[in-house]
Amino acid sequence: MEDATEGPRARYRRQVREEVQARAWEQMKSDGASALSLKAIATQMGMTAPALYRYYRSRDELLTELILGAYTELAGVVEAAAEGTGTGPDVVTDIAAALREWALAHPQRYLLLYGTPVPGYHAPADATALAQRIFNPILGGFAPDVPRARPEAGDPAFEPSLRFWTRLHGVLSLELAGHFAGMDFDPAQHFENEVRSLLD
Amino acid sequence: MEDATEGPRARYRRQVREEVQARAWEQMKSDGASALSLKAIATQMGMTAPALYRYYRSRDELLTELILGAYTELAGVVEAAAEGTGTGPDVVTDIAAALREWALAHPQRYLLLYGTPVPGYHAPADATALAQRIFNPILGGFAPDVPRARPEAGDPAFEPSLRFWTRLHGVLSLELAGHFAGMDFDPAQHFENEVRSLLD
DNA sequence: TGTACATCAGTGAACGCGCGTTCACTGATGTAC
DNA sequence: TGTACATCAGTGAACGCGCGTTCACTGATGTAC
Repeated sequence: MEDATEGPRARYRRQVREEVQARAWEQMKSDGASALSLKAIATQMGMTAPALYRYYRSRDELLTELILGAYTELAGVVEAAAEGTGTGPDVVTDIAAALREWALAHPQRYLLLYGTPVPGYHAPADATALAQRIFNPILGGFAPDVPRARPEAGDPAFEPSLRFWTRLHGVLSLELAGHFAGMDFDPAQHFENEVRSLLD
Repeated sequence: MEDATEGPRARYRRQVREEVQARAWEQMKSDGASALSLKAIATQMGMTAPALYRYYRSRDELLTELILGAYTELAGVVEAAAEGTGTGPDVVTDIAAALREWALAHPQRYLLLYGTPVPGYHAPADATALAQRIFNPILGGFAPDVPRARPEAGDPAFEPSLRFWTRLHGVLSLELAGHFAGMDFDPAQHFENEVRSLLD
């Protein structure tokens, strides 16, 4: 993060970009991803809208940075969980727990990555690589001793990992979108049950 | 549908409302739910925007009608599947197949019901009742002989039904949102596997 | 069957709003001598 | 340490756009006698 050669102007630019992102997430929290507005962010920061064009070429560029940032953040969380002590089933359980914790802490981030796509926006190519970075530790949890560069059809861990992804996303996305409202059960318990179902 | 006492004006009103809804779905197909626009629909129909206010009090009222309509449609599909001949496991399999077929045929409808909620819109109370109407046949598939009015905690079919919902939604929502793009596997096969996982 | 009237679908103008983005500019700030 | 210059963050005005919604109105259509 810190860079000794970073001059004052570069530092200031970084700070402004960070504040823009923070306010963007804040904005999405209340109004959803498609309500992301440069003008509103500028106003909140006490600036005029054109000023932000010194930092982002367009609204889409900001959106891209948010998506890549969220992917990177989640990848870090998942990798950290996988690298904690433990093997096999423990790894899977730990990754699942970390995933849920992150998703509940940052619902907009999770939904931006895995929810209904933002209309009119197309993800950049880098996103695919990051999606794989998240998938890899899961594969490692199911078949630790298989050497792999990226998920392949022949990988014995592929099917269980896919199950992991779709089952846990099923619970998380419905929970985050509020579709469990008014139903009389504990989502955390159901999530735990689903995690256990992956270990047979 | 048909009503002998329906006068020409009432019939015309019904037709216009139906066309509005059809165009609304069409519009969502390309641009997502939050792009729903009365003005655009009016233009497409060769009318001016204020004309539509003879048919809908507001954009929200149209959205409500779309949501309730989609719920009703899906409830019908699910009920029909459940009423086909067969018992126990067959019913569950049939409902799952019908659900997937409907979701793939009408992705916008499915995502409107179960995807990321439309920002700034709150579903009416009737929606809950319709959601239950969809849930009931599933409960019946897992424990046919239990009499029930609505899902309750003590119901032995509740847990398997919840699993049914979250697992299948996990596959369907990721598939519909395009998150399987570039991955080398067959979503239909994975869906089938997940359905089978529910029958143990 | 013919007319008079009430109903009501649709128009056109207007409102205020917020958006992304461009442009020529001002003025502060860092840097090189 | 002091000055001159280049860089660059931010402004203000403006563009064209689309939105939801209101209002007073026109004119066609169905209905009651």
